[in-house]
Amino acid sequence: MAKKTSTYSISDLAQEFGVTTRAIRHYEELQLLQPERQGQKRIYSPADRTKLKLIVRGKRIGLSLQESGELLSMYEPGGSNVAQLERMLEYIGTSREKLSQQLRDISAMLDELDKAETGCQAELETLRKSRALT
Amino acid sequence: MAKKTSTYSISDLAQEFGVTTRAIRHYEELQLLQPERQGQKRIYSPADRTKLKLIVRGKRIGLSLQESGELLSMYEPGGSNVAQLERMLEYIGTSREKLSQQLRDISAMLDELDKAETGCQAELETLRKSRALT
DNA sequence: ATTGCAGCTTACGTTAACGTAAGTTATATT
DNA sequence: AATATAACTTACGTTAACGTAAGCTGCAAT
Repeated sequence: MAKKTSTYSISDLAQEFGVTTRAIRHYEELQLLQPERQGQKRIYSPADRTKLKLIVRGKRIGLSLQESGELLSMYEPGGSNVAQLERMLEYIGTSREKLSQQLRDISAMLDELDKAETGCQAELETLRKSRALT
Repeated sequence: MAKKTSTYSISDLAQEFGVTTRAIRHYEELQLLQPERQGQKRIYSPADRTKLKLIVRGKRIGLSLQESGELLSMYEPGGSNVAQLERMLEYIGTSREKLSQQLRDISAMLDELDKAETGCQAELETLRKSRALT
């Protein structure tokens, strides 16, 4: 059976994820991606694509590239010795706490937005009423 | 009745929110805070404190100081004309969408952390079993 | 009187995350 | 063959968000 190993060019991915090719190369400089090469050209695998997806997602929630890199490293087999795995579990725990805190922060923000919106609408109402009296 | 208008020094707030005084002064340079002065010294009101709280919360979820500043401006009366209020409502809507996207992103991340953790623990198990056989 | 903080100002330094420009190469198209 | 297009490398530039250093100020305790 022929393998359906689809690949992507750098601009394919750039377009799909709304980033520049320069940014993608930058992620490679920081070791977050290691695409194959065909001559000079970079060839991205589906796995590379997934990594990039995680990177841009990380960016949206305010992770630094370094943090994203650490998270990415968890998807690679890596040194599977007990110590490594335990450090990994600890890192997972820490990450989860950070994310949970972010969830709380965002919920709080959304609540405040609701309040602000309500107040805003009320003000608009009174403004319109007073205008109707003119 | 005497007013219970408590105030804070810059280092009070720095300590409470785990930031440096330099950072707080920086926020002031960017117009995010406008504390009173007693001579040279900055005196922060409870309202200032709240703003700072929102700023650090914003930082935790990856907002830029500029974005936080825009959000903060919604808590000030400002020019309460119809156009202003409508722009505000639009901004609130946009912010809400961004935050909702972040909620989805974080949930996705948490899911992946769960999977990673499970895989990690499974690996640890097999490692320990094989070790037990040695 | 001096020493010691806490706070202030001014100003240059630093890090992260790319942007941008200039010149090169490979492939495809007219 | 000439040209366009996409990708590449190298390298310097830029912005945000402070860090850090140096020197001044007011007040409180020794």
